[in-house]
Amino acid sequence: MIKLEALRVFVTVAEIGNIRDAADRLGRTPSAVSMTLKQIEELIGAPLFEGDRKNVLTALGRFTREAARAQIQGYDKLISKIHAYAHHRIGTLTLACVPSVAARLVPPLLERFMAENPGVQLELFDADSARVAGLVESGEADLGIAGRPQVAGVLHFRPLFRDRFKVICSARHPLVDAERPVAWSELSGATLIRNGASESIEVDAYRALSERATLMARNVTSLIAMAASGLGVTLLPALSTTDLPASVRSYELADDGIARTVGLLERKEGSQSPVTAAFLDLLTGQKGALFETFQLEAC
Amino acid sequence: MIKLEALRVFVTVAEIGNIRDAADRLGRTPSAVSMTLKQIEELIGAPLFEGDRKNVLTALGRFTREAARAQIQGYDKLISKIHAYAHHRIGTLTLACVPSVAARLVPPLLERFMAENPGVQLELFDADSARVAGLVESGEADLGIAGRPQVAGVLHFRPLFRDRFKVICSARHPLVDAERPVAWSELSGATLIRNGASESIEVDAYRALSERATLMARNVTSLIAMAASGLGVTLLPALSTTDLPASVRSYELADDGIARTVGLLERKEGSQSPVTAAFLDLLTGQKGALFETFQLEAC
DNA sequence: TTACTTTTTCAGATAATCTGAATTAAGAGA
DNA sequence: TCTCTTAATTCAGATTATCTGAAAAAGTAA
Repeated sequence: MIKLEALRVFVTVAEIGNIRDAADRLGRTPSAVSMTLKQIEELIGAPLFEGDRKNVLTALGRFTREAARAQIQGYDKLISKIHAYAHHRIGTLTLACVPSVAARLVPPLLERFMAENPGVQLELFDADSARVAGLVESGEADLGIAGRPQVAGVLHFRPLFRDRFKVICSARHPLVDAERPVAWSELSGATLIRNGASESIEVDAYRALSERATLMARNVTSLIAMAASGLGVTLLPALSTTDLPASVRSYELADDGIARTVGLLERKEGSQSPVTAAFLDLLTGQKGALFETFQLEAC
Repeated sequence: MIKLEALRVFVTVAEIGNIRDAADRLGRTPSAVSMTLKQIEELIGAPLFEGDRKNVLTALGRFTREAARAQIQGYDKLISKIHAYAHHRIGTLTLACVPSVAARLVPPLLERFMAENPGVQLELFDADSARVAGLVESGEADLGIAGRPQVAGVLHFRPLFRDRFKVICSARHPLVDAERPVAWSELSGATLIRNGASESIEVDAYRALSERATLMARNVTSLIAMAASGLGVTLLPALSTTDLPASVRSYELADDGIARTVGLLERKEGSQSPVTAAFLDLLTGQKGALFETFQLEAC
C-alpha cells in the first residue's frame, strides 16, 4: 500500500522538478527520496516521470500529482482540525441557564471565554430549572446552570452557590417603612405573587402566603411589573433582583435559610467536549470574583 | 505527525469497540494496537476514549472518528483511482481523425477498446488533416490519424498505410464504359470537382485538371452528391469510397503512385497518457486485420 | 473473594526507512 | 567526440519505527 508520506515526497519532487532540492525541502537525502519514488512507481506499476531527470511528468504523474496534492492538503487540514478541537479552539458549547444566571453571571464569563477560544460556536438557552435539566439530559445542551433538580435522573448536580430570596414590592407598598431585614411576620398581611423560583421554598410561613395567592408569573419582567403596580409582593432570588427599576424596592429576608441552591448540571456518562471542559475551567477560576461581584454565598 | 495508518487503527477500534477484535481485523496483536492508540493520544494531547475499556469515545474521539473515517475513505479511493488510471481503466482519450478514418477504421477499434477499457471517456473529432494536426499540437486531442502534415512542427508523424485515390463519377458518366483501371489520359476531357484530399496530389496531369476546375467540396457527402448529379468527376482516397451510393461509380487509377499516406500524429514531448498508450497498442495489434478488411497497403 | 477477560507494559525481534559513499547517467562546452 | 559537471541511482550498513510475545495490571462477573 502506498503511504501518504510517500505521496508527499512525490508531490514535492513533482513540484520542485528535481530530487536534490526536493530532498533539501523534505529534510532527507536525495537517495532516500529517489528510493521512495522508485517504490511508488513499483507499487503503481507504471512510471510517474518521463526520462531520468525528474522534471517532466508522465500523464499518470500529472494525474497523481494533482490528486495527491488535494489529498495531502485535506489530510493536513484534518490533523490541525483535530488539534484545534482537542485544544478547544473549535467546537460548539451549548449552555442552558436559568434566566438570572444567563443575564447576570454568564455574560462576563462569555466575554472572556470567547476571547480565549475564538472559533467556538456558542449557544445560550434561557429556561426554568426543570427545562434546563431536560435540555442537558437530552443532550441539547452541553451544560446547565440551574437549581437542584427534583429528580436526579442521569444528571449530575454540582452546587455552586446559594442565592438568598429577597422581598420585592412596589415603592409605594407599606413595607417600605419597615425595618430591614424583613421578618415573615411582617409579610403575613401581604398579597403574594407566586413565581417559579419561589415555589421551591419549603417553609410554612411561605406556604401560607402561597396558598392565599391568586397571581403567578413565570417571567421576571412581568413579575416585577406586577409588583410595581402594587398587585402584591413577590420573593425572588437576589441574583434576579439586581438592576431593579425605581418603581420597586427589594429587602432581605430575616430568615437566612430561604435560598435556592444553584449549581452545574452535567450528564453523568459520556464525557464533556473539550470546549465544555474549557468553559468549566474558566468558571471555576472566575467563581470567586463573580460571587463577590454579586454577593453570593459559595457552596 | 500523526500517520494515516495510525488513524486507520483508531477508527477500527472506535468502530469495533474493543482492542482485541480490532487487532484481529487489522492483522496485528492487541499490544501493537494499544501502543498505536497511546501514541495518537500523546500526539493530540488529549484522550480519545472514556475510561480504560475502549468502547466509549470522548467527544474528541467521536469528532476524530468521523473526520478520520472520511479522510481514510478518500485516501483509499485515491489510491485505487491512481491504479485505475495507471492501468487505463479510467481516463480520457480524445482522437482526431480525418473523416474516412473516423468512419471506417476507428469504429471497429473503438468497439473492442471500450470493451477492454470500460470507464474510459472517449471523444472523437472529425476534421481534415490540417485541423487534425492542429488539434493534436494544441493538446485538444491526444492522438491524430491523418495525412502527413505539411509542416512537422512539434508533431511526430508515423505512417500507417497508403490510401490510393480512386476516380468517382456518376453512373451515367462516359467513363463507365472505360476500361479499368483508368489512365490520366481518359480523364483529360473530364471536369474535376476538387476536394481537400485530392489537392495533395502532386502530379502534372492532376494539376492540369485542378486548374480548370471551378467546383470544390470539403465534405465527402456533398462531393459525392455533386458527382452523382453529373457535375464532374472527383478523386477520393479508397477508404472514403466504401459504401458508395448506387448513383456513382468508383474506378482505380492506373497510376499507382497516386495515394495519400495516412499515419499517426503525436506530440513529441510529454508522454502519452496510459489510455492513449493502450489505444496505440490495440491499433498496432489490429493493424494487419484492419488493413486487410479495407485493402490498404501498410507502410 | 476467585476466575476470567481485556488491556497495558516492556524487552527484544523485525521491518521500514534513512544515510553516505560509490557508481552510473545525462547535459554542456570545448 | 571527449571531457567536465551535475544529477540521480544503487548498495551496504545504520537508524528508527513498529511489531510481537510474555508478563503484569486492571477490569468484570460470579
